[in-house]
Amino acid sequence: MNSHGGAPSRGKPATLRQVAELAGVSTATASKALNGRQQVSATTRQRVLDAADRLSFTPNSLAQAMLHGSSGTVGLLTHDLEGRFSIPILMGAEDAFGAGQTSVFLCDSREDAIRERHHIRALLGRRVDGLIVVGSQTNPRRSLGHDLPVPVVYVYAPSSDERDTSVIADNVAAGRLAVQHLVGIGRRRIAHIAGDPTYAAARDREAGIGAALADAGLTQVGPSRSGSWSEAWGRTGAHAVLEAGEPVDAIVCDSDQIARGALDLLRDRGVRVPGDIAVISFDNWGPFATGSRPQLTSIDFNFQQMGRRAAELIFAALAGEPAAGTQAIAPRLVIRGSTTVGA
Amino acid sequence: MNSHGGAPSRGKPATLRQVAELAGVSTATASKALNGRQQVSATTRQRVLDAADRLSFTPNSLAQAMLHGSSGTVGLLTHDLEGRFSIPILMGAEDAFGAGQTSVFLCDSREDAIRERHHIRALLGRRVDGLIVVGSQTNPRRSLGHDLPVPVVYVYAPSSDERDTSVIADNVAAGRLAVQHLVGIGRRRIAHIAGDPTYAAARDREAGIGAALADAGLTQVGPSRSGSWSEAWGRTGAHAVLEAGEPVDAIVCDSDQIARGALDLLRDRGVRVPGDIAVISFDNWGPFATGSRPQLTSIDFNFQQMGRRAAELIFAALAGEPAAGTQAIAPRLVIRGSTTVGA
DNA sequence: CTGTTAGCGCTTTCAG
DNA sequence: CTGAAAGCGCTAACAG
Repeated sequence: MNSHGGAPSRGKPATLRQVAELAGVSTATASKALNGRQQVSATTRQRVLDAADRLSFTPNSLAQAMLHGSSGTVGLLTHDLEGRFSIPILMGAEDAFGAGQTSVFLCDSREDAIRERHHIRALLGRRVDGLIVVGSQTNPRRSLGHDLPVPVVYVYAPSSDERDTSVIADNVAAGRLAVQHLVGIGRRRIAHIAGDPTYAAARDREAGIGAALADAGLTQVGPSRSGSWSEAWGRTGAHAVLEAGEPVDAIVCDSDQIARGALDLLRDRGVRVPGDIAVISFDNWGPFATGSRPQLTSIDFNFQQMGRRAAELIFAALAGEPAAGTQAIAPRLVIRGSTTVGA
Repeated sequence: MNSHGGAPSRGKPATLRQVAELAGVSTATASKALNGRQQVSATTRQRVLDAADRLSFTPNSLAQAMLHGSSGTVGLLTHDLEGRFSIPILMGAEDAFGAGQTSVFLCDSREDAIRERHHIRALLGRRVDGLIVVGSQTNPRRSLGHDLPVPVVYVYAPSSDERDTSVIADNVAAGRLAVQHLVGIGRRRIAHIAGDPTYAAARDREAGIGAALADAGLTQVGPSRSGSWSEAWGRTGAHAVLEAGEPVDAIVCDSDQIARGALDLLRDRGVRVPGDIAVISFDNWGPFATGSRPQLTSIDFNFQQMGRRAAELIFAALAGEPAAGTQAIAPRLVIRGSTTVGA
């Protein structure tokens, strides 16, 4: 359509042979010249480089992969791109790989086992060097099995099979961290609005909260109130906490969204945050955590780091150092206005 | 590490030759059998299929690609995976491709031109059949040029070069749609809290709003108030609208986040929504739009459809039917409680 | 119906 | 220092 100059706008890209011909050498020499091998004279090398440049030569990685035996490619299998978990994880992985020579194939299986199989076949056909499987829940997921020809790392949702390699968020530590912060700023009467109790995340956070309270010699105010992960539940839960009548000076919410709902209700009731009640939550989901008034102190699970770690584990396995078992990534406290006036 | 049975846990995957040997035929016959060619006897075919199965044979797409000349692969270049725009677009594209035999390479250039070049080189090296470039702003972006050997489609952020192919959101239509809905439910005194005025999105929406108001014989209440895309600005903007003193019965907010802020302030002031003032916004960002009280009526830009369209355009270009120019995808009204009591 | 041959683009011995 | 030849895994002619 719009051909001009030396660079071909369409049509097949230049091949090494064409470069070699233009430079007046053999393909072998051209290859050496382009790959920085020492067995080429300076002038020849320059001639080859010029030719390559003139033809906008880009080596065909497919051909290289066939020889070398590995494609420099990794498959990323996710279940919900919508989710705020998958994306940072994906970024971390892409980052860790992208620095090197590895490219990432993205596949979304939409929670569908059939589609998942289909994608895995396609990825193996493309001879990916490894597979990263990202779940959207913390609940363990079915293993892909051990007969795959490439290393597999499960992220966020661990594999239910201990022999697999998994990277997860440390929800217990997160629960502890939240309570420790509240205790650190002098709160003693701490309530908990939990998420959906069918999620391991909710149960683990509860365990962490309980442990940290015990460490501090405190007792939780009221039971952990379970619901869903929504703002609406945050309102309902906060309402229940206030209605219970027991004095409270802090609330741990299982997600930023729940905290938003709680904040909402507390303001309606004229409760000051953090003056009367401090609020802390989990996820540190940017727009939610920073859009509220006051902004939310939140526990960040370092998803991006989880993605990076997954990439590293793939590399390690490729290098012959597999690391079976589950690794937990430490969470991080991000302090904002819902727990401290200064911040 | 954990080898057993017939399927190799590691080591090179089985090749066609191995399958052929196991089945006692030539590679050519094996190839025909596996690819459903008619020139093979039923018994032979079955023998080959069995052998392939026993070796968990997966054809090497790289080799196939080298022959066929195309890799069945597309590059997706994005600038912000965080963004709520890129993800649905990406899903739409992955969907449209995934149905067929195409896999998607994901690359995030982090707004960095160097990194972008690097990624493009890598993708071209892998012989992608096409490139989809997703921007995070509606503002036009620099073209990648016309000397690339594969078709390129720009999404969300169009190319500044008219000769390129772009798919964008129709912000003018969105502005109209918002006003038409408000007028349809009987509102006459409409104000506008705009986003960041350096964004084409904000300017286009304003144009659409103005046009629809004119069509209805109405005049906007007060100026379009420009700010940022945040909840904080939504509060400030709503405050300004109320302070201006002119009666208002509806506010168009340039994003769901702005609308959340506005809702927040209106409630503080005892203004009922939608009773006293209806609120409508753009983006229809799930958790934000449905988490508020009342839920937000919002204009959805059909990002997923944009992604699909981009994929289709790549296919079309590959089939020799390029479509230069910019295509706008029609937005869609999603009605919720912030404009109607019934919904 | 089946097998032989050639070759996709590249790298790597191994001679010259 | 350079080139000829072999081969990665697969498919598409062509013979047989």
